[in-house]
Amino acid sequence: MSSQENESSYNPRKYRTPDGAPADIVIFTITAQTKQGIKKSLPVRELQVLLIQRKQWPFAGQWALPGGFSQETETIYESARRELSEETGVDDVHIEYLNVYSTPGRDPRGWIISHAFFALVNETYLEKRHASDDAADVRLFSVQEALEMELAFDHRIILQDALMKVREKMLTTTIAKEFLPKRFTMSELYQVIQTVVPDFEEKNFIRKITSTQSRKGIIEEVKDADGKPLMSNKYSQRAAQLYCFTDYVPKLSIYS
Amino acid sequence: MSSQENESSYNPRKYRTPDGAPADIVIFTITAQTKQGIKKSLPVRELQVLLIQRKQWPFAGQWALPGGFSQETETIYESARRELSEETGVDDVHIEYLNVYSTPGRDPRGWIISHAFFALVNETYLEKRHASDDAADVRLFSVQEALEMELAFDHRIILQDALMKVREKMLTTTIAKEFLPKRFTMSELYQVIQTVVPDFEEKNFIRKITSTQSRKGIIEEVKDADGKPLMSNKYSQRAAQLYCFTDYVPKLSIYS
DNA sequence: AAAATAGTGTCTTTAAGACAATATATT
DNA sequence: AATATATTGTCTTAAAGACACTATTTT
Repeated sequence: MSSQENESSYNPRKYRTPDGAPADIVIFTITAQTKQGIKKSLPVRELQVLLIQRKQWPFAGQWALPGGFSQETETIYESARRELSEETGVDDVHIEYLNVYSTPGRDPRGWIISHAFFALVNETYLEKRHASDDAADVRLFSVQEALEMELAFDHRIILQDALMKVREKMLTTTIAKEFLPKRFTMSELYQVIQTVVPDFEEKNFIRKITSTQSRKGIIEEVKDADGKPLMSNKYSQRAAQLYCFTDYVPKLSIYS
Repeated sequence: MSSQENESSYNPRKYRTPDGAPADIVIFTITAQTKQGIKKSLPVRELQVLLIQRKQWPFAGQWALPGGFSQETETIYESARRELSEETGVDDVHIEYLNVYSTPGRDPRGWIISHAFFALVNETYLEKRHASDDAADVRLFSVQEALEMELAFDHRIILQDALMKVREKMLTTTIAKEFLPKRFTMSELYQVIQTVVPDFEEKNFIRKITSTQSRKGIIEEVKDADGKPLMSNKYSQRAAQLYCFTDYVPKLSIYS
């Protein structure tokens, strides 16, 4: 730019400008499949991701992350929320910015800089959507399966990055709550963590969470109006204590 | 977009497209000021940020984060590295993506989506730059001071976000090494952490780091060729053991 | 000797880790 | 009664936390 520029002389057309700034959303959910035969047992859980099948050039017919171009009147974050709502009917869920993808040539339509988000959605939200969606072009895939597919654009890279991020956040924050009902048992929480982070294993898990001073406050026992503990025997013969997350934000440090 | 589109019919000019996608960089450094009078003593350290004074519309005369428009032939990350190198002469430093800033109206030049990065730079890198730079439009400010200034665009918000992020990373990763020389004493490390995170305080700091199983491996004692411990009496009458970071990446979890 | 930073000894409390044992309701 | 999950008991070892004490070299 020349140093003579001012408001009236400034002309953005002098420079090559991007051809678009879309938001793409990696929507994770955890499905729970109850075992056949046995009535009371822990379900098999699987981490899944929502993909759409593209109808248009480029990558027509291929599976891709849902998303779309952002508009001048909204932030990228608002675009992501709007696209998520438009394409899947899902609102009011935890959605977080992931990264920007700007490798030259990543989109054959031109210079298109994509902003990726990830969303964690309780399975129940997506069930509604599936019922109302008669098109065959929106589907849940297991993450493992999706990573082996030829996804459109650089969406496999985005998915890999999102998976890494969610794994990290699962262990360092309380986002597990986004996959869980308000009230849950310890084995549900444990399973959710393991579904996202397969090699997670903690001996004496319940004890550490409930009786360790420094971790106390992350979750608490649910009690009824009379102060009696609320239990659930959804998964087990012996009823298990129900817990819920508090709004305490744990702070981690490698130095303490 | 109509569903008849294909490679030959696709025309990005049909849609309103962004007017630019710059990268802005928050360059942090820690300065060390040795106390007058006393020869051997711990210096006073301060977290500082590099700002430039704008010459052109918009925000002419105001201080801003260094940065500039990204080009079609590079990733945003490469733009950030290039701008950092061009504007400050600093290469080969730790630089990390922070966030995207896209609030409508944030830039009077049009629809301009900015990508913020932060860099952690050892003071010695910037001294070179200051010597070679005779213009009065590049300067270090203490972060506290900078946050009280009227910065151009939404740069105060960006600076606030960057500070939060660096504070978090200071405690959860080994980025302290970016501010330190290869070999450092425990009090230097402790001071660097405290400079970034003012309320950091750990009793028995050395002990926890060096004799706790789970934290062993983050740093190690420096020894000479004969295996004798290397010491420094730069800051103290009694020489202190020198340490260095290993390449061990600590993993944190709220559940273990 | 005083100053300034570095580092150790020791004791108490808290938490981690292992693993056997008991509890409870269902099939 | 066998089953499946939930929870407690108990013992050992590791780490946190407090705080007084010793060490080293310059001023």
